[in-house]
Amino acid sequence: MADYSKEEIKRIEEKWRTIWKERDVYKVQNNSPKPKYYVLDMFPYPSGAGLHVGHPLGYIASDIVSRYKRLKGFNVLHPMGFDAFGLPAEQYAIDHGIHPAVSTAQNIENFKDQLSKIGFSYDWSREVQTCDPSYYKWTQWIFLQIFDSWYNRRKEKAERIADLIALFEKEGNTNHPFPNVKFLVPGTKKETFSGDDWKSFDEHTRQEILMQYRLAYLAYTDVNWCEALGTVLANDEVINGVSYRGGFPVVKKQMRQWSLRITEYAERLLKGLDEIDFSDSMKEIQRNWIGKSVGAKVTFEIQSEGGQSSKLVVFTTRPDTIFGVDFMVLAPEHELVRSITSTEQKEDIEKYLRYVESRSEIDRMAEVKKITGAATGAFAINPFNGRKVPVWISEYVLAGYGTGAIMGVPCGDERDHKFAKHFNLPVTNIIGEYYNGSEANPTKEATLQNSDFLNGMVMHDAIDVVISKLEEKGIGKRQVNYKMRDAGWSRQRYWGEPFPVVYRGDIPYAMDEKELPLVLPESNNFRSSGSGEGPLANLKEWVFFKDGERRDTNTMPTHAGAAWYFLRYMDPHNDKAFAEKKALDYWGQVDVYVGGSEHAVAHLLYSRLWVKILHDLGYLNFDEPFRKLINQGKITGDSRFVYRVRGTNKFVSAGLKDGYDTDPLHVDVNIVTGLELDTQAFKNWKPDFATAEFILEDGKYICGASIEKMSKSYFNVVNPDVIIENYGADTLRMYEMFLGPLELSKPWNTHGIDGVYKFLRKFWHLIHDHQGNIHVSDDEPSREELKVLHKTIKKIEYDIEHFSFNTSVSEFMICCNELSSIKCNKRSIIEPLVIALSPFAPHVAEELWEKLGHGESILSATFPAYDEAYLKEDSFEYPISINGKVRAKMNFALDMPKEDIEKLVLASDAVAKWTEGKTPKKVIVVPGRIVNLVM
RNA sequence: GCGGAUGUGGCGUAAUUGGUAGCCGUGCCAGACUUAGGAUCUGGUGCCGAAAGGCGUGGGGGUUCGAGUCCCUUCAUCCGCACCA
Repeated sequence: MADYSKEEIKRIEEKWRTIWKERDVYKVQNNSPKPKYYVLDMFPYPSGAGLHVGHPLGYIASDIVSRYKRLKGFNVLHPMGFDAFGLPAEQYAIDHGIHPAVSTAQNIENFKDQLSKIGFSYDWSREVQTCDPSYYKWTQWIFLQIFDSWYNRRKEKAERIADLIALFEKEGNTNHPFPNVKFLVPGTKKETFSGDDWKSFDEHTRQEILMQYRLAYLAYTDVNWCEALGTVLANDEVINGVSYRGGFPVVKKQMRQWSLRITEYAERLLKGLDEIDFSDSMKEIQRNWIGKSVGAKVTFEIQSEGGQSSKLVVFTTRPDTIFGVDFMVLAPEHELVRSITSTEQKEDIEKYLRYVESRSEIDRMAEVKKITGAATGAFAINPFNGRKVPVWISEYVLAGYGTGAIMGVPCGDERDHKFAKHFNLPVTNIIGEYYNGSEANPTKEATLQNSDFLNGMVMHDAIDVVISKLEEKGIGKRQVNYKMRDAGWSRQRYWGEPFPVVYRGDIPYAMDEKELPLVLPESNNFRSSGSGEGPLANLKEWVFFKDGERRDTNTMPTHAGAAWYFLRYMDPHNDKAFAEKKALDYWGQVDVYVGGSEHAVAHLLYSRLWVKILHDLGYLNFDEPFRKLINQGKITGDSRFVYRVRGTNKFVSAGLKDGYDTDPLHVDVNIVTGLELDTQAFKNWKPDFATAEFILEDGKYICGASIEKMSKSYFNVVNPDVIIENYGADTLRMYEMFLGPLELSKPWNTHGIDGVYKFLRKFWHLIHDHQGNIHVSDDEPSREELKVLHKTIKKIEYDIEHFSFNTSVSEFMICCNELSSIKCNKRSIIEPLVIALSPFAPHVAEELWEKLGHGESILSATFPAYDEAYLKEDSFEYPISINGKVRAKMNFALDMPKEDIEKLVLASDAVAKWTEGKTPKKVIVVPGRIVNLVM
């Protein structure tokens, strides 16, 4: 009766899912004598489309790890939740009139339903949803802690604003200059103030100054404003300067918004990468994003027509090339542009500024290589040799990076060189033969020439010499720059966390902790108000809730909820704190974090930032959230096409399509076997195709194929429910792992799933007889059987520890084949293997475990230990290679001395045949590996 | 352009980390059983060759007794960044 059939699988899986749920077996306690282990999945955004086979890939891997670690005696935290705020739900509400809260709740139910069928060992009692007020209360609370902090550069850590005020009262800001260099004390032209000054400032001035230091601060920043849609767009909704939806033009618009001062943490975010186990590419992407460059700020005197002197500060990473400066270039937006322009050049400059103004983001991006610019008529004086060089403006210099001004060194910088050639500026060669006259050479290896006191010095050595000289002369200093900008934290959206602040005048004050959460008000109007403010601005009574006070009409980005959710899992129901200190200390860092590489920058950086801030403020005893990160590859779709002859309802097979004028159409992959279309199913697929006719080749309709992302609109989505229906969750789990290395992207291909299914059935039959009864032997196992067992356990353990799940599945198959062929059904062999299999195929493992007579769930079993003693061979068959080619094989004891092996090999007839009696020049004996003769 | 990764049979992949390349699975070929089925079992299967043998890890070069693995170079594909001074 009980074969491992479709019906039996369904029965087993349903049975165990029910039992697991009833007995609450995955519930985890925050205290245990066992060591802790924290396995985390990136929690999903519950989209309406549901799961496809690509989604569970990482979840299956992390589930295997957590089940394995549990069997290994760890107290494992393995939670799941939902990143439930976000744009699609809001867009869906606008399009379909369904409130985001409603559609999100539905989608979450749907996700949980699908997830539950795959047999994950999540502790659902710890589920978090970022849109739940009891959760976002703490998102808001953490935001307020960040608002109440500043970065003490001297101590390289965040401190409370109260500490800063105490400092100001005592000594002003002389030791802690404004992080933003352009800010001046209100009402003055000064960058510093004294303790007495501070005491004389009014409340407004004080708050304005404090705002310059806060780690969460308000400032005027650009938003992507789309006039046609009447809304503000997120950066990823803007593709090449036009809106993702509709392709409408997008312009920059200044608005007063929240930002997080992540730039203060640039160095620590960079250094932290050395301590954590992320892939090289992931670390590189983050380093790249932070974009550290070390160089110098150099001050040049400007001589302009009026005669009044001004100073121009440039940033350069190559101060060693200072004698190669042939011109200066300012960003068109640079503040000096208008004041230094000569009367003669005024027209040119104004014309150029108008041109720049007229250029949209798209133009600028599309024509990066186009060289434009205008001369100001002013000159800059090289501080070292007094040389006068012209000052130009050009859009290739960005206002937002460095000082918005550069020194042009055409012989060493490609862009400067092109600029010089285009405008016929002279090129001073300071690198001798390294410069060929037609192309710049950015080398650091050249020996400097025409460079005054640097002559004869190699460039990379000269860099420090110049910086010292600059500092000595007081005309420059060492400077580190970062590409990373502060993180914009306001979204003009409804479906997110409201900012827990109250404005009095234009100053925001933190809400009292006791008033949190500031609940997102009910609304049915999700369109942004015309002014560019978010939808909350429509709710006048909520915004202006009290005389003289007003709320923020923006909400936080989804990154906010996701920046700390891994902490909430540790103590998810706490209403006194975001998590109890004891729980935070107990669980600590996430040991393994599994998720997609698309979150390389935003999510991972913000999480790292929040953890660092919470660490600095004393809430956490660790300052990196994730000890190890695994990026599962994407599973792509394998699309199929049919070719419709244009203007007809005839479809031509792929091999014959060249003879026709055709349009390719995506066809549902579920009605194609390999490349062959099920023509009847195709006719039934859509009414339009009911009357389809086919032009066949060899009696078959062959489809075209292409690898694309899995998407409903490509009809290449494979739903895990369908696989589970046909093969069961255990086969799905093992097959997804078997598909290839976890971190590699690969197309989904259902071919081959039979192999995994056959394995499970074979394994099942190891201990079932033909009638389906359990048939195990309690006899002592043979040495051969023990060897198979221990070898397998050893490899499986190694593979899981190294996240190499594809090879562990292979290992199970090999083991099963070997046991089948020696007809082994010994209990002492099978039982450990069932335990080892349980992380991969938990349902069938539980069933077998029970059938083997165990009352307790397999979850409380212990992962078997292997014994090297069974793996040791006493002899080894040595390949004998002669000049690199294996010519013979000989068996020797493993502990035989090298000399004896050498003697025996040389004396053997099989070897003599190849050596032709000559003595080899050299004999290499590697114990347990190979014997190599060099003739 | 810069940075990161990948490249092995018809296909997905493996290789004790420098030691017999191709494990496992699919696919294909042959056979067995059979109530002919997209079931099950057994054997074969990198390429050339009748065989002996030769050739083979994108291409070229190098180090080594020995290279898929290390070094140099080159090509192809994917991903990230992209006027960042």
